Amino acid sequence: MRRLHNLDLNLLKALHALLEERNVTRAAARLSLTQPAVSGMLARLRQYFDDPLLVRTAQGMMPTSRAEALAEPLARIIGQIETLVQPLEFSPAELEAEFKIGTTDNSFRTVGIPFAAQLQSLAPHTRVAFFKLRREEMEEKLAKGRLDAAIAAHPAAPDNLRHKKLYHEHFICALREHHPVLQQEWTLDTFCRQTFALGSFYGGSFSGAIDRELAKLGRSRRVALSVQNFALIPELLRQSDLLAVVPSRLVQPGNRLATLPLPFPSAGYDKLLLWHERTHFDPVQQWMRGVLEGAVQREAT
DNA sequence: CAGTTGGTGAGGAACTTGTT
DNA sequence: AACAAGTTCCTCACCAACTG
Repeated sequence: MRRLHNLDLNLLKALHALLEERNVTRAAARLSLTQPAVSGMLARLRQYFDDPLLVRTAQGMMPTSRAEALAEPLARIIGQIETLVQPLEFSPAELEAEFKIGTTDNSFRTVGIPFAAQLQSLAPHTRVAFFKLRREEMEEKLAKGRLDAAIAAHPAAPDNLRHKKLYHEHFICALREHHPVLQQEWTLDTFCRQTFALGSFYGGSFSGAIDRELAKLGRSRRVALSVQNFALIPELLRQSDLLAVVPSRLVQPGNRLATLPLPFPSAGYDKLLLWHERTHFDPVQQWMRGVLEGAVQREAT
């Protein structure tokens, strides 16, 4: 006689791990079980749901549409249960944790540095790692826990992630002190005659958001230099006659640069902190996000 | 061909259920 | 309470399919 197994929490945890890893061996390692054990659990899940759930293909274990539909709610539920089981109270001073933050642009200066400093003083036993992050990878890495949170400019943010605005940023034009153009009338024509440096996070690009906005006005500018490391731009400007359109926060009081407003309207952007549903209720993660947010606001004042 | 991956069957520990 | 039988799910050993 065919009998349905009891669907217990361990089976759901296994299904969650299987759906994320798409590989029985890796799911087993994650669950601290052996591969045959998880294989057996998958068999029971298949019997329970009366669906193959994951089918073996050349690309790995691919979920069926039934399994696909289960993935998202399951991730949310498992995340909530993990939170439920965790101790509610924790002491930051004793907290031993490692945080992984991804950024899709150069936010280390405005977010990373104040956050790291704040974290060290509040929770000296924690560590934080910053990662370069492509927009396409963001959701997957947050969902799988390869990252705890991400920092990105709106509208790069995927819809189905939780997010919070950290601050609004606008662009300014930066150049060295005593640059000859400072003697000229600052118009769009003057702007377009200059030679620029540009920060390109992924590298190799000579055209960015500013060039798209210029194109809308039927104008263009010459970008002669593209660098991946935004932090180098102030030094670069000091030692050349290049100009750069940069986020206003990149120019600090003390780094001997002149600034000019953009001679055309530019919307700027919101800088967002993003995280996945599965860490939304986690008290340690909530606390970490609060520290990050607070560090950024402290910096702004 | 070796390495990796998932599956199967045997055997056993832990637990539940039924009977006395 | 005590015991036996049944159930569940683990590990171990091994097999088959696939990949580079």
